[in-house]
Parts: sequence; C-alpha cells; structure tokens
Amino acid sequence: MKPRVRFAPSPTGYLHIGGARTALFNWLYARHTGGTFILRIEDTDAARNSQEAVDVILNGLRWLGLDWDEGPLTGDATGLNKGDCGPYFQSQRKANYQRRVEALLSRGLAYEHEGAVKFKMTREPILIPDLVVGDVLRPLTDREEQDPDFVIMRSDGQPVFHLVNVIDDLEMNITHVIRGEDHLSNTAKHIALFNAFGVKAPHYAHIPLILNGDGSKMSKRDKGASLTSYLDDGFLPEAVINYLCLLGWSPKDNREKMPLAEIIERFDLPQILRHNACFDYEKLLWMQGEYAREVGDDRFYELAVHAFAKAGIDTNKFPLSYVKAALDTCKGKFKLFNELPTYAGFYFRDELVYEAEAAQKAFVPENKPRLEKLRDAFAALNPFDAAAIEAALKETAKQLGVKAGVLIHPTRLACTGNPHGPSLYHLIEVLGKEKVLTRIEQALQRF
RNA sequence: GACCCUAUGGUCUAGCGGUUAGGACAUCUCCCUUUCACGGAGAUAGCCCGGGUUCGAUUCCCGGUAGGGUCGCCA
Repeated sequence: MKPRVRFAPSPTGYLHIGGARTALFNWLYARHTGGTFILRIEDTDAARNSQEAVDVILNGLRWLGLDWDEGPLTGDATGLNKGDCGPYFQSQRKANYQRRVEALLSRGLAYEHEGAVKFKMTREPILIPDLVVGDVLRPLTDREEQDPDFVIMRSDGQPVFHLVNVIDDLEMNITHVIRGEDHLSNTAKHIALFNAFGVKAPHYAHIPLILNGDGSKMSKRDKGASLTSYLDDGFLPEAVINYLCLLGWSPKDNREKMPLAEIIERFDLPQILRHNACFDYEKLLWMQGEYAREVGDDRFYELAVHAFAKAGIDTNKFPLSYVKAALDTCKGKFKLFNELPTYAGFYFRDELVYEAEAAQKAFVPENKPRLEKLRDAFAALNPFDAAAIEAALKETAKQLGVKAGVLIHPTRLACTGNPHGPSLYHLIEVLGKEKVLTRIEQALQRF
C-alpha cells in the first residue's frame, strides 16, 4: 500500500518554521514514495482558532510549493475539498467523534467524569516503535500513576486533540505519522486509543525539533519563528526548502545545495537525525544567495518589481528597457530581494540621500575640481557606454595625477548616494548622461 | 518530581573499534576587483565528563552532566 501521510496543523496563530519543516518532511516522504500528502486542519479549539491563521497556513504551504493531494481547497472550513476522506477541517467532523466516543463508552473503555469523558488508559508501559528513534518503552509518569486516564471529550462536548488526531488518522487511513518529537511521549496515549478502536496504529517517525541559533527553544516571539517572516523578507522558497530539509536530515555525502528533484529522490526516513538542530540564519542567507544568483530573468524581474513596489517605488513609471538594464546590473550582487530598494533604489529616485560617513570622506574641497573635470569629460562623451565611461574616468584621473579610486568613490556617491552598489561604469551607462550630469551637479553643491 | 529523547569545531553535518576525524555556513588572512558581491588560495576551531569492554575507543556498554520533550477539559 502506498504511504498516506498528513500535515495536521492547528490554526491558532502563525505557521511555525518547525511546523513548516514537519510539513516538508511529510511532503517529501509522500513524493519520494509516490504516496499521498494530506492537509488536515485541526481546528477543535474554537476559542483559539482564527480564519486568519488558516489562511496563513494555506498560503505558507503554497508559497513553499508543498501541494497537498487531499485537503481543503480554500480556507473556508465548510468549503470545497479534494480527496475522499473529507471534510478536512476537524470542526466539520464532529459527528464522527461523537459516534466513536459513544462506542468507547458502550464498551466500557471510557467513562464520564464531571461532565467530561475520560479514556481508560492502560496501566502498563507502552512500546512505541519509532522509525527514527527506535523502540521506545514509555511507562507512566508519577503523576499519571495517580490517574492515568485522560479526557477525550470536554464537559462542553468538544473533543480533545488526542482523540480527534487518532480518529482522523484512522479514518483517513494514515500509514505514517511524521511529526515533531514533542509528540513522542504522548504517542503512548495514541497507541492505546488505536488499540481501543481495534485498529493497528500507523508507523511513527518523530523528527527532532528546531531550536534557536543559541540552542534555546524557539518560541513565538523569536525572530524567524514564523514562516511568513521569510516570505516578507524576500527569501526564495526554494532556498528555504533546501535549507530546511538539511535540518534534521542528511543525504550523508556532503551534498547541500540540491535541486528539489534530487531531494525528493534521496529523502527517506532512515537518514533523519535523532538530535535537535539549531536554526542558523546565516547559513540560510548563504543558501538564499546561492539560489538568488540563479533566478531566471523573467522571475528576477517580477520579484524585483514586487520588492520595489513594497518599498513604495513604482518601476512602471520608467521605460521597461531602463528597468531591465538597471536590474541587470544588480543580479547576483544581493541576497534578499528586500535589500534591492536600498541597493538599487537610486535608479528610480530623483532625490538621493547621501550616506553620511561616505559623504564626509568623499565630498571634500580637494575633490571638487576633480569632480568638475570629470563632469566635463562625461559631458563630452559620445557614445555614453560603460567602456567609454571607464576610459574617460581613467584618462581624467591620469591628467589630474591621481589614482582612479580618488574619482571613483565620489562619483559613485554622487550618482547613487551609496558607497556600495553595482559596477560603477555600468550603472552610469544605465542612468544615462543627462541624469549623471545632473547628479554630479547636485553633489557639487554639497562640497 | 517522574518519564522519554539527544550529545562530533560557534552552527548544520559526514564518519569510524585503529582515519592526518571529512564537508558546508560563520570568523580571520591573502589573491581577484580601486565599491559591494561572486570566485580562488589558506588559517583558526571539534569527538561533553567519568568508568568499563577491548591490544586499541570519538565509535560499544553503564553512570553522570547538559540540552530538549512530555506528564492539560492546549494542540
């Protein structure tokens, strides 16, 4: 039988980066085995669930490209699904839970207690066979020793996580439960429940958790805990995917940057690590740079225009050829698309803000006549292309008896406002003679 | 408090009963480029501690320590 796996998030806030990694591992396993990846929304906690959180989950998975074979088509709990095991929102499956609880009740495997329903938990240690961790024998803790039974339906009639999770895994024919290690101890409860329903429990694979860079546990408030923050920061989903799959899984042969097809081909449960991993933002940034350099022209253009728009710069006001030429000088020089407006905003702004420290160094009296001479040299240039610009600048420097660098830095600052940026000669060519002369003129006022 | 999981440079990891313990990110140096980035060359840095088993343990076993998880009418 082909594996059936699921990602079953609870829409109570944002999509945690660890949750995204869990989704990824499930998805990879399904794609590797030719199995089925199911998305199920565990919205049984009416008080904490929100529509917004549902949308965040769906959008996050879509952004990453983790398409589900079964599950909701929209964020509407009562909306359309795909797959034969729907609905895929637990809030829409109440009747099942009710029926199952009554069955347990009638068989004496559960009982009412202060208006709630409790499951009669076995007193014996339970063996949890885990594909990652191995066999784990889980005895009762001292607290459970006093009362091993646990609530499966609240006094208000709402079913509890342990119950619904097991029932749905059972009814959706889930074969492999791949989830965070935080569920390992509780799996004893789930196995007991499967036993009570007379069904063999699925295979379990508990994957290690993701910690902060400093080894502490990642909580909501930590930077980078939310998947959405990577989308907002201008990361490429393929970079995030590639980085994430390396956290707690290893292809074992030092391969790191891998096309998705190769990851899918090589991903499997036995290579999942047993220990937690610290999230290394710097390494993710490196991975991002690797992918950013490879983005094709059309997509690069689209992402760049979007990034500029987010920063309030409307590139549509400029000729397409100008925008493309400008973008061309930036390709491969930055990592996050959110950096682009800072890096190359000068192409699209009339008013430049000079970086203070650099301006102090470059806009000094002795540079004024030099820059004036260069301005004149540029003014006489025809054609106004990178090669000619470079030649003119070097010739001017020679005539002035200074190194090219003496001219390069003030010129860059005058044209872009920034000490860093694209190749100077190319950027000047793209800007065009008129703009460049105007900008040098403006800069000369600052001396 | 009890129970469970884990332990290779700062981080992600490979590895093995005998290895000069390998790779990547980060850091530092140099080269390339008179910006930045990329690229190239090099450097620093690691087997948690203590017992066993063994001719020999980073590797196997036990204990400790540390980190993480669970013990909810949260999921």
